[in-house]
Amino acid sequence: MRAVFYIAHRTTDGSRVGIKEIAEQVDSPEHFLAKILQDLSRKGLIQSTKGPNGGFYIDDQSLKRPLADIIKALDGDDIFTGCGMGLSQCSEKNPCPLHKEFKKVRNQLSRMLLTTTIGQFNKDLLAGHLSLKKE
Amino acid sequence: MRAVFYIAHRTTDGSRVGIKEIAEQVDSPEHFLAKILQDLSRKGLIQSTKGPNGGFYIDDQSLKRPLADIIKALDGDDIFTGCGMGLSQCSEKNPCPLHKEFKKVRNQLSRMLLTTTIGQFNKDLLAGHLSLKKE
DNA sequence: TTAATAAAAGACTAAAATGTCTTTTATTGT
DNA sequence: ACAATAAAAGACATTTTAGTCTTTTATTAA
Repeated sequence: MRAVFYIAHRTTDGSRVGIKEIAEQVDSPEHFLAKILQDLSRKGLIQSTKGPNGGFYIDDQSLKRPLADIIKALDGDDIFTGCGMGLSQCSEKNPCPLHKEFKKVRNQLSRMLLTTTIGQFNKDLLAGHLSLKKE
Repeated sequence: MRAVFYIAHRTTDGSRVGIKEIAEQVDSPEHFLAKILQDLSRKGLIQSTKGPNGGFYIDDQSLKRPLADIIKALDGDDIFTGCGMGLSQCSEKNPCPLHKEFKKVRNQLSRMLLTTTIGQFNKDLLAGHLSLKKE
């Protein structure tokens, strides 16, 4: 689940990319990756077609999705809600000592992830020619 | 590992507290909690004595420790370092598109956790009379 | 110095996350 | 239609994390 941001944008260049190639470029086990991509595909975040010349790709619409969508799809949105200290009673009415501070941090993070689209992130990435391998 | 912030400060009131009482107040399985507390105790973040009238407590020194110390002790300091996107190449020289933004968020979080001591957090908590149970 | 108390330590089990393998289904070129 | 390609699906194995239980060790009070 972790190593996953990588993929979405490997396929951003219009053409379709087979999972073998992706897995290789990202060095993540092929089948494992497949499972995750299938999940993202089911959720409409990426697209895929079967058969020869098939593979994964991302259409223009999906390129406009914020990074936050990927995170939510993969990890749920716990990151965006809830008390940072894990205190369930913590709320606006009854805030824990760090409630306000945490909120600031969280909001900043959310804003960042919501305003950055997949396409954008990718463009910038390519500009800096970063590889996406693990190490 | 998650439900743990709770404890440290349950014992902030000077006297020693048995694990059974803590476990109950925090509703976390006793033995599991014990393991964690032992860990924290070994690392010097909390104190304990055996025998009758023994239990866990926190001395004045430890009360002055920042919350960040607990997090580091329990989860390691991954939160405080590394690229938010999980890109290993990401660095000052070769920053990923969100590097700067992430850094800001991370720094804010660090500052917060470093400047808030256990004692302080606890005092504020008690003032707001929050319970520490899970729900 | 012994009995009771309470944490420390370690072996063990269960659950969840991660990763692998096999079969099925859809697509396309021949 | 058929063979080849590639993702989808799902069964299975491994590893990590969480949680339980039992035994040991230290402390204290009688």
